[in-house]
Amino acid sequence: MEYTISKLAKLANVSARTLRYYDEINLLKPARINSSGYRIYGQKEVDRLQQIMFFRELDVELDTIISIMNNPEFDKTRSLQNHLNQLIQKRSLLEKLIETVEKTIASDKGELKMSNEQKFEAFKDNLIQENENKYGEEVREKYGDKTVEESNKKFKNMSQQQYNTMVKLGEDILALLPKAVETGDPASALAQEVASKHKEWLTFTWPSYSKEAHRGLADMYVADKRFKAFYDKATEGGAEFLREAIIIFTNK
Amino acid sequence: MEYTISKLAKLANVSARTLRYYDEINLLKPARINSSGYRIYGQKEVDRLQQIMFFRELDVELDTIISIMNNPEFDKTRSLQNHLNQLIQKRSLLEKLIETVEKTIASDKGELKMSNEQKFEAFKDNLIQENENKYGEEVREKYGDKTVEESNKKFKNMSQQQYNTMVKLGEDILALLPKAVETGDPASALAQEVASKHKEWLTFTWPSYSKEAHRGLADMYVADKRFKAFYDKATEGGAEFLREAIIIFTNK
DNA sequence: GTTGACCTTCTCGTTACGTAAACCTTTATT
DNA sequence: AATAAAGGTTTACGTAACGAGAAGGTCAAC
Repeated sequence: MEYTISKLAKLANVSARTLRYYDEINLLKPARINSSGYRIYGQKEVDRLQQIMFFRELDVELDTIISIMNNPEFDKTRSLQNHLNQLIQKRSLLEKLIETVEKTIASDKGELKMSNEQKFEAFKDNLIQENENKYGEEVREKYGDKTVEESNKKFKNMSQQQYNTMVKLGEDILALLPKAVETGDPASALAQEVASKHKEWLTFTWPSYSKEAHRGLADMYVADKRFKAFYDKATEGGAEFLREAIIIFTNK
Repeated sequence: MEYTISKLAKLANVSARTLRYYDEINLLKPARINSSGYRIYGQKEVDRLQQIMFFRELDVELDTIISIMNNPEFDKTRSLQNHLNQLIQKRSLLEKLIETVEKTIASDKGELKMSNEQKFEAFKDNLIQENENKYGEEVREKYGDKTVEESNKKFKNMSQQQYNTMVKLGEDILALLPKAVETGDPASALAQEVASKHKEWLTFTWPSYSKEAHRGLADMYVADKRFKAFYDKATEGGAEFLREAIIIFTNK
């Protein structure tokens, strides 16, 4: 089955302009161009577009989608599993929001009182969730931005001790990473220690640990330019190395 | 309780820049400016910000939020009820999406086959939903854009006859509106007939009718510039008049 | 053979902020 | 008391992901 631009646009309910734009930025190229210069899409492109829509649904930036999908190691099934997890989390956050609206209505009727913090709780959760959807933006911010850290800590209700442990773990990782890179081997003891600490650190920030999520994050380390820049600043090639180490770690 | 800009920003998990921007566009003004030119916010502003966040969560444009909230007839409780309905719909759409992802995984494993249409079904629903969230954009498009109409009809699985009835109703409304405006009275028989037809027409496009939703839409007719432009094109003051007529109609 | 629906490229506009510069004020620490 | 750090101000330019048009070529049908 072949599609002209507007046929495909209708099928997927996006605009033709969107498809032209995706062509322009090399996110989705037509299968071929016919003799009059028209874009012609085939089955492969239909499937790729669906994938793109899944990412878009999770508010992943187009730039990041390009990096992820053009990566030769991109694993469609793994990625879909990831999407599924995120959507399920999104649903539970939506439920929280619904609750907040219901409480707000009740509070307006004078049936109960809400603190100012409660009024925004659901939005905060959503924020973190969205950031995680952007493949780890939140995580990067935790490292890079003390202010964000502070506020996150507060509403995550961590004890000061837990929080200190988390911060220390983060620092350890940054300190060990250059040494591990020096070994040149992502399977080396040092590299695996970094990966292990990274897992520990993750459990502080994510509600539940899974190998899939950990690997998904590793992919993002390379895909997201800002995240990549952060780890590469610690040491050259840091992001790629960490990713490899994590993949080996999760396969043990 | 008084808040400086960053205190409020932390409370609501938005950036200080966002609050300055909201000030600039007159969406949320500080309670006062202190002697050094600092913005100081109070309880009223906290509550207003929460309201704004609810709208934002539903992807309502800031311009529209301004119109809605600055309207002296703005009814907070009614608005919250509206939000609640939309969020509940959103949740059910999310469930559809989850289903689609699950099916896609199964289809990749070769356990089942999906048609190209099925691959995008959940996104289409989402699109319509999002449009409804933008307070009726979809509805306006149904009137204005035959192409969109066609595709909507198809995936909504309307019979041709149902579809014809809907289109005719829409045309009737547009034809009757100028005459109703001429009466000058939104409570006149003609105006109420328009409102009644409008309700009928709504039931074709909305999953369930409620007075609240109908009134919410009426508000939007005045708030959203594009929607307003559409009805005003039929006759001057058309949007406002229709809104009044609907409010009277829903209070009968 | 012309009308209308589709296609093309090009360019400019939009929304809701992010980010940086240049500077002033408040708070904390030496 | 002096100074550094944290937080406040305005101004101004940048950005993502298209939407909306202009100006023109192509194709099916009547």
